[in-house]
Amino acid sequence: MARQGREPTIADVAALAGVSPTTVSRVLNNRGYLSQSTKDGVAQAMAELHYRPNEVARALLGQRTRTVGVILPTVALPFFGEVAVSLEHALAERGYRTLLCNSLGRSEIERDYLLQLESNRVDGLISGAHNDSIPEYATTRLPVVTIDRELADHIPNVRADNTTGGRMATELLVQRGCRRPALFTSTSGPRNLREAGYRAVLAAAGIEPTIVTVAFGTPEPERTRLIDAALDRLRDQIDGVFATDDLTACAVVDWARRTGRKVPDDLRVVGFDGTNALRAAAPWLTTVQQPIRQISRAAVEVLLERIEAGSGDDGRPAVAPVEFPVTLIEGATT
Amino acid sequence: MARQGREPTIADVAALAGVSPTTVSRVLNNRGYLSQSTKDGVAQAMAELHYRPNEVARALLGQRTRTVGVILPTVALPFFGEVAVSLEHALAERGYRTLLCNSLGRSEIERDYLLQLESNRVDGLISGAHNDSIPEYATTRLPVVTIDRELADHIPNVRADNTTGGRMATELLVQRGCRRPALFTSTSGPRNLREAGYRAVLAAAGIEPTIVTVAFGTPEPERTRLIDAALDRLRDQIDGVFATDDLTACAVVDWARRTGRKVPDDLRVVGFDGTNALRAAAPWLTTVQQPIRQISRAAVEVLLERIEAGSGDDGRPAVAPVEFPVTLIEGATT
DNA sequence: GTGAAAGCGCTAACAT
DNA sequence: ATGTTAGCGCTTTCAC
Repeated sequence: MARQGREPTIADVAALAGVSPTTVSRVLNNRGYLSQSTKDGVAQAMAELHYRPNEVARALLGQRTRTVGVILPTVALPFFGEVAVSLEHALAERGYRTLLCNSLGRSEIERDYLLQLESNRVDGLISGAHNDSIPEYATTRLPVVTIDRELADHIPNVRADNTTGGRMATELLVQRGCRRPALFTSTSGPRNLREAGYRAVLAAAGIEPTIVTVAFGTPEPERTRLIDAALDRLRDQIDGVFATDDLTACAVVDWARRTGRKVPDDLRVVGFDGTNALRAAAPWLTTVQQPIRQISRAAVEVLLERIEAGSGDDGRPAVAPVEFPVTLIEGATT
Repeated sequence: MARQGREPTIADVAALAGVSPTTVSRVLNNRGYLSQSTKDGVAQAMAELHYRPNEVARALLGQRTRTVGVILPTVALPFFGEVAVSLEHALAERGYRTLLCNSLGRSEIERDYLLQLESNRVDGLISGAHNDSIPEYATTRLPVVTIDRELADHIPNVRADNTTGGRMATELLVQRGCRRPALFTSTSGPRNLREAGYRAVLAAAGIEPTIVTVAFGTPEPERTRLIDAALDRLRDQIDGVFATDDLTACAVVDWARRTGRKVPDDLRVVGFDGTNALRAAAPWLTTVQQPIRQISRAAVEVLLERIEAGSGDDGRPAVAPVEFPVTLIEGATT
């Protein structure tokens, strides 16, 4: 009746098989010379006890947890949901577990998660958070890779070719006859490369930009309200919209529907992201599709390379961002 | 120059503060009697070294990891994405971390994840996987709670009131004049409670059911093709569709658009789930909204209760499912 | 009020 | 081909 509930340890297996714990460990890791009979006996004892090696003990000894922290704004948004799935699979394939953190685009939350992940001794960190950076990233000893976010010169960043994406979307609108295409985005500024693409095309065409921002993470009834208000205000001054995410593009199309405008005749709309969920929900939407799978796999590759290299202080040299090409998918809104 | 790269341990802090490791541990856990000067000195040493307690060591000693495994088909689908976020937050609030596993609705993958989670000594498991059950759930010593999935009598299940949801959707279609509403779902059978609601309403109205199934996890081009084919085949025999998820409902609406049918006049459509993402992408869709937040919080409550009770073998008594009410959101498709 | 010693489950080094 | 010993970082007795 002893050790009720307790998980069996290597010692229990050893006792049952009549060998030493070391031998069991050897069987487990397939290391050194073992006689077939020993292997069999140990394997049988393991099966009998339903033994599962304790990864916590292994992690303590080995100084690595084979666990990676993933910080994203929220996997409730299809884009980040797909990123999370791709990351998790790429990591699992390489034997790593995924600790998921949803920061909701709030710096304080991200900070707490970062500290916790350090305490949990994750081997590395992939961050796709969408808020201002936090100072802790400068001092962390963890290997970090970001997705679509420049954190610091020495932190690798993997992303879609946003500039070209912004260009393609805007060019399409202009080609289709738009004389005043507006940009709807979350944060406007020099670091917004989709905006840079938009501005470049408009500058070449001699058109004034019209930019509307709706802060990332604005809760839902409010978010639609802001989009509607901007459209009501600009209704006679714009004839097209490039939205830097598909959800916003859909909100624009719905505003047109509710106010009796025809898309694309009265208003042309292009979105961004092209997730499977949105392709299914709104197959009619013209959008710029990000290669999420490629981005995620590359992020994992780069991170594991750094982890397995020991992430040694290489003087923290600057690294260039890795960009992957986007795809324009033309639907019925242009 | 020693211990370059190594994380500082409690011993390093102790040495710097000129006390014993035990004392540092006491400060850390705020246990026993400490003089204020000792506390301050230790706190300062910790800050100086940027010390973070090693949760791996704590877990090994304490026999609990404060980590919960979450198995879902894929957080790329908005419903499961929202579930994941709600679960993760509810868990974080109670001091638990979330190990995310996306099973893609495949039993073998789910099995592998379950074994891994056992090895990682998670304290419990929340499963919302959407495939046949696997035998390992019968033998696991882990506390388990499921979301929208009956695994076994003794495993608690939390879910939306699917039967009523199915009823509400079908009743609405009938009220609006549908004489032959079809059901589009992933797995038909007695365990599909949304289908049960649909059948109950049709039986009362003396209408024959029309059921189309598209297997969960069918990859995208194929999925749309199957839906289109079914609709082409049934086009003259049905005048409404209740789809048990919003993405399928959108595919139905898009088929109508492409084939020149008017929704709702020629075809009425009701979906299911009502996630924020789909409310944003398709605000015009009539749907039955699941209370995801409530479901997730309840699942976490039930799980932590079991974890903190020690999950002792209480003879594994049967537990009734916990159900939360759904909300009908009428849009422009009915 | 503080410290020394033992041990959580595992594996690497060093025997034999 | 297998066993013994020590220790990963922490907390928990038990001393003083």
